[in-house]
Amino acid sequence: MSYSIAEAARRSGLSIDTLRYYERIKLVEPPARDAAGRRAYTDDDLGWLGFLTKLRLTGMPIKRMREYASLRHHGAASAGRRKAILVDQRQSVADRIAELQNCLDILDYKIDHYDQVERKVLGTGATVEGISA
Amino acid sequence: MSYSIAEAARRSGLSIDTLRYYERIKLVEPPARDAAGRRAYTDDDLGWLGFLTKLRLTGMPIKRMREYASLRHHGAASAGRRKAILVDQRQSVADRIAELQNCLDILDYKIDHYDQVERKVLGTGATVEGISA
DNA sequence: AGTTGACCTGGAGCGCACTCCAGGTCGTAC
DNA sequence: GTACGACCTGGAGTGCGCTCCAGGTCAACT
Repeated sequence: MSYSIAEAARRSGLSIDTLRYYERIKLVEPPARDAAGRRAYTDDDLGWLGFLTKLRLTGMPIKRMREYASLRHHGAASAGRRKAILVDQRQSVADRIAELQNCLDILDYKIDHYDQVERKVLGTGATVEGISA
Repeated sequence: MSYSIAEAARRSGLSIDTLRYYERIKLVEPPARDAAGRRAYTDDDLGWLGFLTKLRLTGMPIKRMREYASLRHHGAASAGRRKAILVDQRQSVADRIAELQNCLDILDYKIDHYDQVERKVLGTGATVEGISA
């Protein structure tokens, strides 16, 4: 199967402009073209785009995605480096999750105090902002 | 206690430039000044900065932080709205954690396959990129 | 008195990741 | 055959969140 850029955009969740942009900056290989010169994305192309969007969701900067992308063309010899990038990213995602979890706890704490204010349980002079701020 | 801008930067983890920037865009109240006109941050100021950095870590856009900040000056009447902002952000943080968790799983899966390649266990025609890409 | 270093201001500049635009080419539908 | 919509290109513009700069003031030290 091959897909027009509009279809590829729909399936990947990226915009048409972003697809062309990713091509320009060498995040993706230029896809095949049909007789009229229009891009024709393959399932493989879409698979790679899918993985790229996952990397992007992890917050990986485009620079590193480009590095990873370019390593793919260097065959098995680059597998070690590619793995290292993923392991590195794995760590940064884990760290970020921990950070967000901590923020979540703080938000819960604050929200809880707003709840108490609503129930007018707070008879002291303490203000909501005074708790953590 | 009061703190110079350098000390406030050190304690908040923000840069001096960022502290002045936050003041310009009304994320923080202009701090008191000493006799020479230099900023003198209070512990309260630092507390608020601390909470702001938490909100920032959650990915809250500055626009919404500004809204939250401005509501603080409207007293108890704005508590409902402020709580709503936090509840909203809580949800978005929870969503983001789930998203990252999913990415983590995908990274683990990929890394696992690189491990297998390293151990030369992969005797089939499958390539590492072929797994999700 | 002079030098140093921290601070001040208003405003310009930057890196990132897109996003939009003008002007042009196709292929299909009427 | 012409109107339309989807696509093409190179390049400019955008929004965000800072970050940097020039030019100046002030207090303290030598």
